[in-house]
Amino acid sequence: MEPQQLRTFVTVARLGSFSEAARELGYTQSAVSQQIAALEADLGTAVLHRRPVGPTGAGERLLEHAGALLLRIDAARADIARLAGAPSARLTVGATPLAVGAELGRALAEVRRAYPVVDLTVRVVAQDVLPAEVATGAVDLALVDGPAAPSDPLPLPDVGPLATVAVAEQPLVVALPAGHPLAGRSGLALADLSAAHWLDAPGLAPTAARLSAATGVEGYRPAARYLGTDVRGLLALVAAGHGLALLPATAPAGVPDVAAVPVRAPRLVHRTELVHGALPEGPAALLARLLTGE
Amino acid sequence: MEPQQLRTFVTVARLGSFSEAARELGYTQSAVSQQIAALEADLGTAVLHRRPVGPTGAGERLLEHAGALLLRIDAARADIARLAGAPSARLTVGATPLAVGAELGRALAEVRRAYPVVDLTVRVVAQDVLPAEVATGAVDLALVDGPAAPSDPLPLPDVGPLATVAVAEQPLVVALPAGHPLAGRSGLALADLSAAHWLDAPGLAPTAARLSAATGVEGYRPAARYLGTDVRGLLALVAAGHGLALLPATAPAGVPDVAAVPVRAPRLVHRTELVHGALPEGPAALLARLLTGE
DNA sequence: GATCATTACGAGCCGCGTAATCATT
DNA sequence: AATGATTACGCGGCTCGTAATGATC
Repeated sequence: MEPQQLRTFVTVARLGSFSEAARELGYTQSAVSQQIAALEADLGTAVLHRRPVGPTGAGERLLEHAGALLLRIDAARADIARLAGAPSARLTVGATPLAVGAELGRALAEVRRAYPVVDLTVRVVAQDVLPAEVATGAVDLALVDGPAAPSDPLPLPDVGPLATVAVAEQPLVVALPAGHPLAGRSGLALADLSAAHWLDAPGLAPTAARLSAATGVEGYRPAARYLGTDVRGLLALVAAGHGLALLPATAPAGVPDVAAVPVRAPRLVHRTELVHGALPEGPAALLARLLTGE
Repeated sequence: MEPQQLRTFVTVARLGSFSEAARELGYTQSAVSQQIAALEADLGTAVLHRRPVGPTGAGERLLEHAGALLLRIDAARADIARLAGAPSARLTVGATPLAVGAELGRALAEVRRAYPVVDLTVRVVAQDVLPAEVATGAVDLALVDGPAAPSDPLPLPDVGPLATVAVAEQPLVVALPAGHPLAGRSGLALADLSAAHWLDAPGLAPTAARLSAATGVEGYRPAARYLGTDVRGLLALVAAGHGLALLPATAPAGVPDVAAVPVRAPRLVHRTELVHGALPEGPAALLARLLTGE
């Protein structure tokens, strides 16, 4: 089970074709066919069926393992490179849309003051891939957020030895249209809203599935899905009555036609964590210190 | 970065010797030396220093990745083999010491009734390695337990696509000597005991570190460590006043000289989860159904 | 019959073992 | 001096590409 074979396997599975995988990987058809044959001989089972080309049952399973494995290999490479390489004058910060706020802005300004020539990039992506981005070195550090029990760490995928530090916790609120019967409340229990329509915005806040896991309450089936990463768009849908959204208190603050009611039960907060690997002294380490308060 | 190189690397690091690693792996010294050289050339850094032989900084880091990587490779192999192989008449159940109880006994009796000739083994090991045992097929399924917020999943290491189902939740109690001032209480808050002496029993209940993470409260520094896996031994130490222990309610029930007071705050329960991979029809699948109540 | 996967075969490379060399205690 | 890691070198096997074959739509 060589990494190269796995890489070829996932490519074939993704593209559904030996030939196209060969093209993408710079092999001949023949080489791809032989790699898959060797992999199957090694495992003693077919992992792909042909015509049409697709993963078998065992192949589906192998895909999950292979993805994690290849990611981890990249992560290990990046980790070592970080330790051995010269301190770079590049700083790439990963963050979820909701994690980009005033604190990060201020901290980055300070970094700029200390390292005037640093090549600064902020990369906004969804929560679930951020740990992988940190592990593989695509970003130096990342701000990840999501709902969690107070003082509970966020459940992040395990892609390597990463440090996570809490940097902020703010109340979690339900965003609802201004005219909603509950809009005037000073607080509410999520259980009261089990029959409500929810907007699922996987690019912004954790998906309903993860929320259910965090709260232990079933039944947050979303009425609609919002695939953007802009909070204002989501809040416009909320205002229009398409459904409710669970957000950190700062997100809907001051938006017209949207009311925000703190969640009282279950006890949840919106937590922001800093995720990073080894940080050699430089702008990245400074930013980490600034964000965590030394 | 071939898996073989990593396996050789971790062996050398563990044994602190190229020659001994060669003996253990069935290579010559030379081959081991060349594999390490190739690995270091690939990574562009030394991962071992020689005389004495030991991991460098980058090597330490690589060790963490390599361990997870090799484990996952074994897990993938075992996973595939399970799917492809013939249904076995062997059933190996993994469990933590505290998870072996009446329910498991009854369920196993029923399995025996349905499969009279099954080769049945119960393997009791510490929590933290159980998921790996399941992933690599050392056990077919496992009962893992530990403290958690109500309805919260246990934080288990991610070693592959494993299914986890809650099978039981019981109150968490503080075990304290009968004469202890708090022994008569009907409930207490852990915060009240922050200054107490704790017994850390990593083989039985999660370590203090994990408990701190679960509760968000710092300062559960253990006064003593108990390395056995027998609850009665631990409770004897509690009775003798060496410290307190956090256990599920059933563990200290009826033990003389030990009082058990339920934990009221933070809201924690002792949760037992069934962990398993793909379960082809057979005794393992039956046991899983019995434990989860269909 | 065209597309695409498999098989046959030869060439090059890689990784191992043997054996000699070098370094450290 | 002896133990143990590295280097030199040749052999065997593995994997690739080319090319022919086979299968499926």
